[in-house]
Amino acid sequence: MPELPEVETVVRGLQAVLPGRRIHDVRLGKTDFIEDAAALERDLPGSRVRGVRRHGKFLVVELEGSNSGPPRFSLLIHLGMTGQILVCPADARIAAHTHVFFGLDDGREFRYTDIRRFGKMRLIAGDSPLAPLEKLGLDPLEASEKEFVALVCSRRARIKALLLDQTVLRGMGNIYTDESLWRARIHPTRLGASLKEVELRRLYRAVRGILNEAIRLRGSSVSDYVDSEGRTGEFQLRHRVYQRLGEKCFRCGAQIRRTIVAGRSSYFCPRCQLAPRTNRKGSR
DNA sequence: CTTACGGCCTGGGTGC
DNA sequence: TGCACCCAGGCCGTAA
Repeated sequence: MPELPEVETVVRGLQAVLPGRRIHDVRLGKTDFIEDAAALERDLPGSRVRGVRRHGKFLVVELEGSNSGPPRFSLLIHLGMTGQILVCPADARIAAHTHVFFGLDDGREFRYTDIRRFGKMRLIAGDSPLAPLEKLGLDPLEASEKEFVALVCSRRARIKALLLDQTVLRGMGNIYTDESLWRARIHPTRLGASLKEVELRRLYRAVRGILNEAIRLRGSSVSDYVDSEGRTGEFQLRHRVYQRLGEKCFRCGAQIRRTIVAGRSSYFCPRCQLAPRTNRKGSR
């Protein structure tokens, strides 16, 4: 499941091969996950890649058009759960569920594969700030400790929901929220406003540490994530709670539990991450 | 406004 | 061999 570290890994891979490349042709399979498929077919051929960057879990491919189309535009890609981007020789075997092909001027092909098609793709004209990205919160790796504390300490929502909320912090998903909360020894249902200063600082450090380590290991391959060269990541080997139901906590040996928080499976250690007393349903 | 929750999209994996 | 069911992330509508 692509979250910040996986998207960052894909972006770095694309940065090594895409800038300067010209897109010759566009071929599309199913297009129900593309905002305006006709726009891709119309504006991309002849365009050149200026750069690739990440914004939260979004990939942004910056392009300059050919003479006819708009001069500058961006291709916005969200990988959803099962989206994969691969840059490969044009004659390489085509994986099932591959729905987007961009022929490149070096004989290779940019391909987008997405089993579930929960991903999104959209072409946006102009240089202006990209509307879908404007509502997103701070990048957890760019936010200062002070900013992080301010985002959380005034909120009554559960900390797990806050970390998952892309308008608060952009880029965290289920894996990295659970791993961060375990490292910081904070239970997922604790309310943001209930966290003490020392806990907030611990969480801030945990989030940054986990994300940076995950990037270093090129992400977590839990379902079918691979990077733009088709390689799996290795951070799944360092998971301490995620999908470890019933296994022993690496810190205290207690059995890892699972509960639903913010509509998501949440793995935690019942001994290291103590549940709050105050927000249990039905208790007075 | 903030928060919580259910439903929807899709298809692979699981269990009967 | 079939098939109902679960689950995943983001988003949206609704309700308190």
